[in-house]
Amino acid sequence: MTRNLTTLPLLCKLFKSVPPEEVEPLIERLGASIKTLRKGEVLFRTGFKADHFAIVLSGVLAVSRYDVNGHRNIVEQVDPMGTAAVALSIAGVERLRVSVEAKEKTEVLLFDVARVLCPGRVPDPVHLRFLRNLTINLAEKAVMLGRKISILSHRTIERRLLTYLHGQSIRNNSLKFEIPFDRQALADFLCVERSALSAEIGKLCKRGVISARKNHFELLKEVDED
Amino acid sequence: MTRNLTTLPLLCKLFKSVPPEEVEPLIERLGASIKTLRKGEVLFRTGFKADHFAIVLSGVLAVSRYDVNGHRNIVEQVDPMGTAAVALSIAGVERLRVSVEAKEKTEVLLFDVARVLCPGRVPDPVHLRFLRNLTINLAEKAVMLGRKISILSHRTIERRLLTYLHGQSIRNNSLKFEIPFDRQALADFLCVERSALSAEIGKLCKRGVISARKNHFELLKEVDED
DNA sequence: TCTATTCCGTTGGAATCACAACATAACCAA
DNA sequence: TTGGTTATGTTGTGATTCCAACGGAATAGA
Repeated sequence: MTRNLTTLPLLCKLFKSVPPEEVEPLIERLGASIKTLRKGEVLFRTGFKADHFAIVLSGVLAVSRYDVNGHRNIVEQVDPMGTAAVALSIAGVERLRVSVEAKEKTEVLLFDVARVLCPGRVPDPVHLRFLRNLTINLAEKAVMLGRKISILSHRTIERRLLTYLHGQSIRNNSLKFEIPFDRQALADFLCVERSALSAEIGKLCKRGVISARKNHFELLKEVDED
Repeated sequence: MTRNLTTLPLLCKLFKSVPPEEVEPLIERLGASIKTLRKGEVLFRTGFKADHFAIVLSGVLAVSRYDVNGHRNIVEQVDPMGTAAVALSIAGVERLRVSVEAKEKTEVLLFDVARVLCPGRVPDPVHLRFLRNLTINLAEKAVMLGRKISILSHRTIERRLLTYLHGQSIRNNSLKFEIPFDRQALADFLCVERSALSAEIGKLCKRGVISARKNHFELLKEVDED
């Protein structure tokens, strides 16, 4: 193994609290392997099963979905230290509806799900720590996805936006907060048009419901319409 | 403990493959407790933290979300052997945005997350089996939520419907299949109006894209528009 | 300063949807 | 059969959104 992996505990949530000197032995025991993908190379293919999951060490993975017409649509981008196909591989999905491929030359660390979950054996404490991190990671992902659904289940831009802002307000424990998106990214997240979003933000400001300057938002009054 | 819990392995996915005679000892060791909720009683309250999760033994739980206006909106209903707040408690969400309450008199089995995850100790094999089930359960949930998002991220009823049907077709490995929804439930799932959905189904039939009779659907041609 | 670029807001027309109201069909029970 | 209930399809209108095109503001680089 040519790469220094002892920094993983600091950078990758799955290795949190794993002693640096235990990283390589753990990886060894799990039979994980480093694979280098050429640009455009497919790691997990639509229609097949993923019995591994990946941690990106360098480069970028793109998670794409093929719609009814067979057209590709990038769902998610996985940067270094991010993970790919964790839920899909653990859930044992038989026929993937997404494909995972390298946007550029990419190094990944591949884990065999069967060995990670190690059915039938009692894992050592370090392995156990890894498993716990995995579980917590999945729980956090489920919570995030649930929140996104609660936004997308609203039909108007106004409601989606207010639901999102309300959530951010709770998260920051304040009526004033900044969001991690510019307008285009926010529109993408809410699954609406950027221009229509801008227009809606303008209306809400004019009505005195919110105040918005660039990334900075403020909730001005409890919405009482409806 | 007055209740017979030895049937749990057959009925509840979290206890799958746990030997029936090991159920009660495991529950004992985890310090899980049975709680009976009166109708309307709140189990997990919006704004607070859930450091337990629940398995419903009898009765029904309602997971509700309070929108920007404070109005309640039922997100999910948990029937017997279903679980509530698994992801939320494991993710350690500090301020819940949903509340969980009993729709009728309800018995739940409550698990303390800290003791289930048992940080710092190596669990016994039965406990380990339980943890694995928990992890797989979370992974399956994340996959389901991801699929729902892929549907809701489409903006038209037609696209949402076709995406859903396409997924069902893959799941059943056939162009002919039945769906587990009536029209109203399908509309709720797709987050659209029932009547508009009916109209759209009609159009797709007329255009020869699909065939639909009650629950039975068939994909007739690869959609090539766009 | 000048220019190019990116980000953001605005506008108008076309497409789509929500909503309500009604029509039809299927089903069940009295 | 009759009546009631539920599931589903149809229609029309108003509201909302998409989409494309444009203009202005802010920013960065030469």
